[in-house]
Order: sequence, then structure tokens, then C-alpha cells
Amino acid sequence: MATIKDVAAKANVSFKTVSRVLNREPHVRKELIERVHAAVAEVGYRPSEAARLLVSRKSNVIAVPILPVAISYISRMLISLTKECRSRRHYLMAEILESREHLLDWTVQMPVEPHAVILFAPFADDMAVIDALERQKIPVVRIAQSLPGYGIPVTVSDYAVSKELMQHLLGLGHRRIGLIAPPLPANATEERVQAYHAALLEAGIPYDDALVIRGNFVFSTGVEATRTLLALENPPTAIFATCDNMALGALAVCVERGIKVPDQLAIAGFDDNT
Amino acid sequence: MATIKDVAAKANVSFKTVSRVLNREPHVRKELIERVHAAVAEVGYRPSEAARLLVSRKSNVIAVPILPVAISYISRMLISLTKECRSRRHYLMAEILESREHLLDWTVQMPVEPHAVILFAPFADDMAVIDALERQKIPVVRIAQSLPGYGIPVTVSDYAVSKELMQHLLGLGHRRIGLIAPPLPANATEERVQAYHAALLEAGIPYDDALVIRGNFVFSTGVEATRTLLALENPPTAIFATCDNMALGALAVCVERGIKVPDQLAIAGFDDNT
DNA sequence: ATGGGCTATGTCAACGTTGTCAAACGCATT
DNA sequence: AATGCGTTTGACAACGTTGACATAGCCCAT
Repeated sequence: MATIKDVAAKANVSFKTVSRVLNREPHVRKELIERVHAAVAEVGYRPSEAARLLVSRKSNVIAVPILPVAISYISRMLISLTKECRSRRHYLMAEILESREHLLDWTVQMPVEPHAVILFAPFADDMAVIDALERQKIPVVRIAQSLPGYGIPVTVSDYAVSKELMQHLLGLGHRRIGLIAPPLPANATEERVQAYHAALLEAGIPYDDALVIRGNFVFSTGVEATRTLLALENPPTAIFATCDNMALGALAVCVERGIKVPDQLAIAGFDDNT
Repeated sequence: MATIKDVAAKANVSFKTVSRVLNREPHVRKELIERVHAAVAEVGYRPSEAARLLVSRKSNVIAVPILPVAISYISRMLISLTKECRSRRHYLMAEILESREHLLDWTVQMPVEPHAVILFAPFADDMAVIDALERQKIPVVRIAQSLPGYGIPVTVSDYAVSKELMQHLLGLGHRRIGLIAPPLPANATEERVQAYHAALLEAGIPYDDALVIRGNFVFSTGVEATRTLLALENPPTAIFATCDNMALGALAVCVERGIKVPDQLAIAGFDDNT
């Protein structure tokens, strides 16, 4: 591997001058700049990231712990993040953790000290983790967080999006809409439930407790909740699942029973899983 | 940030001894090992990756370029890879590339020089990319490759698995089995088609050309192929889709039409998407 | 007791870059 | 000619770790 000194020798300048040229510092003659660039190309030089990091005492890694189950709803964001990092000489380190329990361990045993950590829901509200990171003075970005006051929040318009979704279903003429809701207690996604209520209220449709089932964000819960809803005397014609995993569970029940979607039952999810 | 010398001072040993302990080198007294570990914990020391890399002149990054669409079929492997990397002080750098066209650029502009690159299908057979990497003397692992002779191959038992799958369907009594096959020309996954033929032959079932439709690995192709198959005079009772994306397309058609799966139509896929 | 071979520990250079400081140079002002 | 000042260039230390080598202590065979 060619080093900065090889370039310097080729261009017949000191290696410090090469450094200056590469970092676009002022006070270098045009002629030398050109000579250096030519030499860089000639020897195929690529700066050593390790050396740069060592001397700058900074990290260029943005770490993102990820649960395998979350990959589907995060993947598009990861793509954007990767692009953005690349354009700023940083790298996105996507750490795939097997389970939520591994997260706290990970924060203290992280192999590299990251420049920052991005926490997606449900990690974004794990106070133990946030504490551990703040103690290490590692900036935290919290995506889809609910508890305010720590790190840099990125919020999701749960309420607005859910309301729009409900209005769409109501606009299609649905009057009995099932809701597969997130688990209690207070969760970031509870706003989706509130939007459900608000939309019904505005449409003048009475609230029916039987149509609301608490779930826990996974496929199988979607399946069970849908079976319960379909077993009602007066079953819904549409289901709003507050996450796509549960919506897929609902869809699976329809496949199993030969129910046509959306003709016989409309299903709406939240998350934009891919 | 605490350095190795801070730890050494705390433990009252030379910093070299600390280095030895951390790297599990032999010839250190038990007592010192314990003292060093205690000191590490006390000062909250974490080795500087930059310094390690600089002096070792190696990279500890295993790079994996990934297409967003491939994430679903790769994710479990990524989890295993991440675990394995962690246990060996390496990091898996999952680089999410927007499209296949970006791959070649990426190989030459990679921000860090990786210790090795893992290419999953369909990247595993991109000779331009493999060439570019070999020219940089970066080892390449090719998962589910078809062209032999370059890098370290990891092969998938396409034939054996597909045959087993077919035998399972035949064992269930299916006699007309549709095949949504990979696109021509010669593709790594063509073995799946051969297994289809072989299984039918062994079962003494005549081959019906109408039951085989060429697809191209995506959801929408699965949809179209299934519609074609179901429109046959004598439609299949089971469908073998040579990738899960196409199998999902088949499933979607069933949802749409209220066809019960697997009662009215059995659907088998290949890949184990999550 | 002497030497050889092992274990345990330490000293120091090296890795490739950036930051600090000094020196050489050119030019304008006295 | 002497002075001062800004521009251009270079010498060298520093970053935190590992590897090569040195040293000290110990045990055993001579």
C-alpha cells in the first residue's frame, strides 16, 4: 500500500505538503498542488483511515443496533442512512442483535466507539440503554421515540398518518373497522389508537369495544386478533392493524379461510414493511 | 478517553503487560491478569481500534454489499455472520447498495479497505466485481455462486433441496405441480428446475410443458405466473416457486381470489425469507 | 558454580497521518 | 539596507497500539 511519503517522494515535496493538498489547506502553490495530484494518481494512493482516526481521536462509525424482526420496517431508512454516511466519510455499522436483551450488553461492549448511535423503536425508549450511552458521552439519535428529553429525537407522525388511514377506510364506506392495537401500557404507538377513536368520532360512528383488540406487534398476534374479530356476531368489514407484522397475520387468516382481500375484508397496516 | 497506559498505571504494570493480557498472550501471571482486568473495568478502557489497525496494517472489517430486495433472504445469514465476526474481533459492515449498478463503483471506492468481502447471489457471479476485488488482493467469499474458480465458494444444495421439496409435494398426492422457474439463460438456480424434472420422472409423472413458467425472482412475476397457471384447462394443485418472492406472489393471487392455501392450492417456495 | 533454557516482564520503534512550530522566501515600508 | 509581515514549505512530535528485542529471575543438568 502506498503511503503519503511515497506520494511525497514522487512529487518531490515534503509529505506534509501532500497532506496539505489532500486536505485542501491554503498556502500551497498551484504548481505543487498539481504535482501532488499527479503523484497520488500515479502511485494509487489511498489515505489510511486508521492513521487519520488515530490522530484525530474521533470515530467515523455510526452504529445502529437492529433486531432481525425490525429489519423489514427499517430497511429503507438504512439505505438512506448508508448513503448519507458515505457522503460524509462515515460508515454505518449495522449491528444485528439477536434479541432485545443483548442491547444493553452491546452498548458497553461495543467493539468500536461510535461517533453516534441511532436507536430505532423499540430500542429508542430503552432508558437503561440511553443512560449507558449518555454516560459514555456518545450522542444518541432516537427514531420513533416516545419519551422526550433525551438524545436527538426523530418523531413519527403516528397520529396524522393513522387518521388519514382511517379516513381512507371510512371514505370507502366501511362502518365497522376492527383495530389491532399495540399493547398497553403507554406506548409510542398509542397515538395510532387515539387517531382511530378520533376518526370514528368525526365520522359519527359509535365506538364498539369489541372491535378493538390489543396485540403485541408480532405476526401470530395478528392471526389471533383477526380470528377473534371474525368470530364476532357482527364482524368488521375492515381491519386497521397498527403494525405491518400484525397486518400480515390478518392477511394469513384470510388466505387460510379463502376470504377475498379487500373485497370481503379490507386490511390496512402501518410501517411500510418491505 | 482512557488509554492502555492509564490502565497500566492503575494496575501498576507496564502498558505492554496490559496489551498482553488483553490479547490473551501467554506468560503473564494470574495475579497480574486479574489486576489488569480490574483496572480496565475501573477506568472504562476500550482499545483504540484505529491504533490497532494502524500498527497491524490489516483491516478488521468484513464487507457485505447488499441489495435492499435481498435483505429478506439474507437476514438470517447476516445474524450468524455478525455473531461470528464479533467473536473474532471483526465487524460486519453491511453496505446497502441501492442497485446492482452501484456495486462496481463501491468496490473501488470502498471507504475502508476490508479484510474480505462476502458476495451473496446475485452479486456472487458478477465477474467484473470479482476481478476488481482480486486486483486489490481482497479475498472474496461467494455465497450461492454458480461460476466456479474464483474466490472462496459457498454453495447451496439447490438440487437436493428442490428434489426433497418436490418429493414432499408428490408424497402429499399432488400430480399436477406448477413450476415458476428462474429466468433463462443458465443461472445458478437452474438446478432447481432440474430437480423438478427428476422428481417427476422418478414418480412416473409425464412432464407437461404448460406447467412450467419462467419468472425473474420478483413478486409481480409470481403473481402473473400463478394467474397463467390457474387459467389452464387442467390447473395444478400445487406450485413450486423457485424463490420465495415469487411464492409470495402466488400467495397474493390466492388471497385475491379467495383460494384456500394449502387446501385448494399448495404453494412451496425456496429461500426461507423472513 | 556455570551455563542453558524456560517464564515473566519491560523498553522501544514502528505504523501513517495531522498539528505545532520554525524557517525560508518575497515584498512593501521605512 | 534594514525591518516587518504574510506566504509557502518543511521538520518533528504526537496519536495508541503491537511486534521485536532485551532483561531478569528461576530451575535443572552439567
